[in-house]
Amino acid sequence: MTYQMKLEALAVPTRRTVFEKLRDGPLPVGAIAEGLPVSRPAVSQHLKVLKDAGLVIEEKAGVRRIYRVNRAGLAELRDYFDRFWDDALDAYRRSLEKGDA
Amino acid sequence: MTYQMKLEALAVPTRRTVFEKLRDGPLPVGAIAEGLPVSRPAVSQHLKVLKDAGLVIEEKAGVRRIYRVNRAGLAELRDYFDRFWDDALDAYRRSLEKGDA
DNA sequence: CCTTTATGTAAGTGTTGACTTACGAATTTT
DNA sequence: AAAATTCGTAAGTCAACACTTACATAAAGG
Repeated sequence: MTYQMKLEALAVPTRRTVFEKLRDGPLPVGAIAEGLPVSRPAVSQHLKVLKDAGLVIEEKAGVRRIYRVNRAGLAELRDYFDRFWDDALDAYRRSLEKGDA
Repeated sequence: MTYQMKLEALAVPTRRTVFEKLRDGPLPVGAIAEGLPVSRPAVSQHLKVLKDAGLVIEEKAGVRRIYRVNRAGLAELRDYFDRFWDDALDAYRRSLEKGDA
């Protein structure tokens, strides 16, 4: 559930594609696997990694399992890069002040 | 230079640590490698990946090579997650409207 | 019930890539 | 100019992990 796990989860091309398929709404596993160049079990394994990382939420619906984006998890990653960018900019500004003195 | 390359670059723990060491300002390779549990050549290889991904900038200074965060590259990743979050939220709102109708 | 549908899990495999040591190249220093 | 510093690159090794093909499970339907 750390941002490290989220980064590692999204680094794998197939797994990232799986995640991006959920951008516009929840989907069952079969629909996610459709059109992908890997087997359905592979998609299941990727979904498990995404779930453990806190990037998706699983919901049972009869014989189906519906997966959706976990916006709270996504926000954690977004905030990480926001803060990193701010910090890097601050450091740059400080270096300018010191350099001009 | 794509966001995919940037994600893959930051997914590796050691490489992410290398990158985060540059958050507060530029550093030469030796200073980056200091304290890390891997060899200096390993750090050089990680820096190459980060550079190819557009996340850091290399600058020659005599016998040293100074590495700094490429804020433009970082912004690309930040924007990716910003947009993804917005899209996911929009999709959720649309699903609510449709569900309530 | 038996079959079908939808999915997770086990086990095995092949490849990628993160690391090491050795070396080379370029600059600075004495 | 010889030695020392700083770093990138080559080559080889080894473990992690993204896949595959079974198989197990559970719900729905005829």
